[in-house]
Amino acid sequence: MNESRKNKVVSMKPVRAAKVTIQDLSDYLNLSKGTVSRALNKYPDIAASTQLRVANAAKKLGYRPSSYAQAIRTGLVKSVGLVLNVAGENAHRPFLADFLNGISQRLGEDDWTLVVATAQSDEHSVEVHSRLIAEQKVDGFILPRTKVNDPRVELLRSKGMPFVLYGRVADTTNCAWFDVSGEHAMEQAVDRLHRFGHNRIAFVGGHVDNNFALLRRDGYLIGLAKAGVEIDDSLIVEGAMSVEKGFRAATKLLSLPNPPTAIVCALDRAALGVCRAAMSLGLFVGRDVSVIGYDGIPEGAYVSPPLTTFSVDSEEAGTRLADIILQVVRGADAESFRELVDAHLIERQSDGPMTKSPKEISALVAETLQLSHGRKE
Amino acid sequence: MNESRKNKVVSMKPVRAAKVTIQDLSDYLNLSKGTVSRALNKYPDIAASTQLRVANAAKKLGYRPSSYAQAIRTGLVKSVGLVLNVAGENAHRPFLADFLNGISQRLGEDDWTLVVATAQSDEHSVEVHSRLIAEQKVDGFILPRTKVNDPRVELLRSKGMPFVLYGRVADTTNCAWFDVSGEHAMEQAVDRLHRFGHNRIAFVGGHVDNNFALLRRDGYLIGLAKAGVEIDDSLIVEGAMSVEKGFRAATKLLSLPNPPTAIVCALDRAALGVCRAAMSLGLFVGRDVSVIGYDGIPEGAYVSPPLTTFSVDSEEAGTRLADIILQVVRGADAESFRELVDAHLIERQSDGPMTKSPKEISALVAETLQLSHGRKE
DNA sequence: AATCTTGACGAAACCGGTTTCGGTTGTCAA
DNA sequence: TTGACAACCGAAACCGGTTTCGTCAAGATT
Repeated sequence: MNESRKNKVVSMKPVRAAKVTIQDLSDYLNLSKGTVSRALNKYPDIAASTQLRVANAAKKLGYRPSSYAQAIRTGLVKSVGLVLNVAGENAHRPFLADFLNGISQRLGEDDWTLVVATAQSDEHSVEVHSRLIAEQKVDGFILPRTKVNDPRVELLRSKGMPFVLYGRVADTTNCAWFDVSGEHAMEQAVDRLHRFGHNRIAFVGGHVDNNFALLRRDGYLIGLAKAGVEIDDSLIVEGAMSVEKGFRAATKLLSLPNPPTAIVCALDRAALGVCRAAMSLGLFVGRDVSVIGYDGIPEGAYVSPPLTTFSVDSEEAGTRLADIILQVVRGADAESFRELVDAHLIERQSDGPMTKSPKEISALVAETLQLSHGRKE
Repeated sequence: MNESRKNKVVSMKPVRAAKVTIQDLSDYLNLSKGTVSRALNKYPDIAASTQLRVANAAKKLGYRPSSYAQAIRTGLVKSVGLVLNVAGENAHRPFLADFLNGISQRLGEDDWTLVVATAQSDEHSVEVHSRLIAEQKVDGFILPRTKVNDPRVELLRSKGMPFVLYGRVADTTNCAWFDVSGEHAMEQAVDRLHRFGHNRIAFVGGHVDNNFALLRRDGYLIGLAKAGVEIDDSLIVEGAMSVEKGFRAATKLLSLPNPPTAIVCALDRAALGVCRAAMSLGLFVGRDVSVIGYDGIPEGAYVSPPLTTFSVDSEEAGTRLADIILQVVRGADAESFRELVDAHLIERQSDGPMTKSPKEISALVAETLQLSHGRKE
């Protein structure tokens, strides 16, 4: 009778190695499949001896429960989703592998998996999340790069789907999150520059619909306050998420009648542009003018001078986020997960003691502009 | 009677929005669920009018079949796996986001998803693949970064699991693959340098257990042959997959009694090291000595001089690979998929006409070494 | 000795789909 | 009229697990 199961349908498709099912296992053990299932799941009403026997047989036959066969009853596919918005300027690309590694490692420990999808815009991102939910491909989400008011959060809240934020949002009710304290890094940057003697410290920030941009600006402001330097709005530029935007921001800042002697950037990409702009204006970065970035992108080590920046441990972030979402999916209170860690400073050569006053910088810039202007005509 | 289904178990967990099942749909339509299923799957024995009615109702109620409920019967989870080996020196990191985007986009068109996992070594990679197969999380795999003799291929062959290679292997029986012709790029590089007047052209390659390293070396050799330049084994260094190894390789090459005037690198990372080595030996890259890389990593645009290199379209690669694996999983003959595309040259400033003979280079290097040697002691 | 527990397991329903099989119609030719 | 044959749909089995419920024997209680 058991032999009948062996006569499976022989398809034309490539021959997959026959899976060993729970039925095979229960046949082998002369137990009902219900009993085998309960034994495997450590139900208390199974004799210890039986449980052991089942466990051994399972190992011997190489039995692994089919995750989706389980899912149909338990409602858990044992996988979490991660949707990457690849639109436009995003700075997290260099760290993606580390980030994925952190997540995958942690999930793997519990035999969970990671489903990755990409989106081309915020709206598309919501669509993709919806699709994964509708097809029940995942049990929860990790949301990277949070916006201040994040449409993904609304969606997942309304669907009752567990999630954890990599970053923070305006309204964190019922949210679990993990973040790196960009604000603290910016504050440190200002402090460092101030102790280098700088008093006119500019800030080149990101788009303020990104939550991190808001926080990093706050950090800059707090840094100024603690240093006793008064805020000068003309020294604050926002929305610089690319090399080019950084270039333009710095060009504007350094052409000011009373230019900054140091520039703190919310993103390394912008910092790269800032450095270029300074150079093109005849200023030597690290001596004439100081620049500090944030992110720790690899290019930073190769530009000259190498960029002083704050580096983020993306792998750890992944690990922690995976850990948190696993707990939330399993019913833990989301609000009990709020973790903030620090980025760490990489001291390179794009900053240093103030050597030139704003006035001197202004003169240098004017001279350079004069020169290139003259050349053009 | 239908009302009984509404009284679902109310769990303590966060309330997920109630899924609309095929049962709900068939109740609504007064059809059996079998009929609804066949209508949705376009069976020929369903009246056209009924099919339309079902389709409309499905859209109206927002019905989406649960992918794993389908999988249990069809054997297809509609997802493909990608395991990234993050061990040590791997050059594909900067392109990961593009690559993933290409895959995800194409899979999404067919409502498939991508499962990503990471591995810390080749052995671990095999384990991870095994796990995904055992738990039946995927229907096929994309294998990036193929080795000449790839243990993953053996595994998947033995399990009868469909896969497609990003790259090639020694034995491609029953393999579908897509690759970028590194060999052709290397050949072009040699040709370009030869037309710049270079005759002593060195090669800094990768580990030859990577298939691409083998091929790129072949391309280099073919390029030499076509240019009528005879091969000099002392100008070939292998196993340079990192900046540091590139540095060491170039240091050795340029210290030769009869050094090269141009260096072709199989990887941009190595090329970066090569450039540094040349600089540190007192040679101006792009003028005294020419360097060409391969990969198109972003850092290449920032070093000075900017690196001439061959760039690979990772997003397209992802798209094509996804397309292929979908077809193979659906039963197409794997061997019918063999696609080779070209990398495209990005001309920057690390190469150019030969200006110094090997002898002159040797003299310059000797001078520089003398200097620094003298300084040290 | 009769009853009550309790431990340990089997039987069967169930999850949400897919697929097979058979039955009911209507049509058309014989 | 009858029989053959499509066309169309319902009923039920099935996929591989999980979970509920009932049963039965052994030991404990009275």
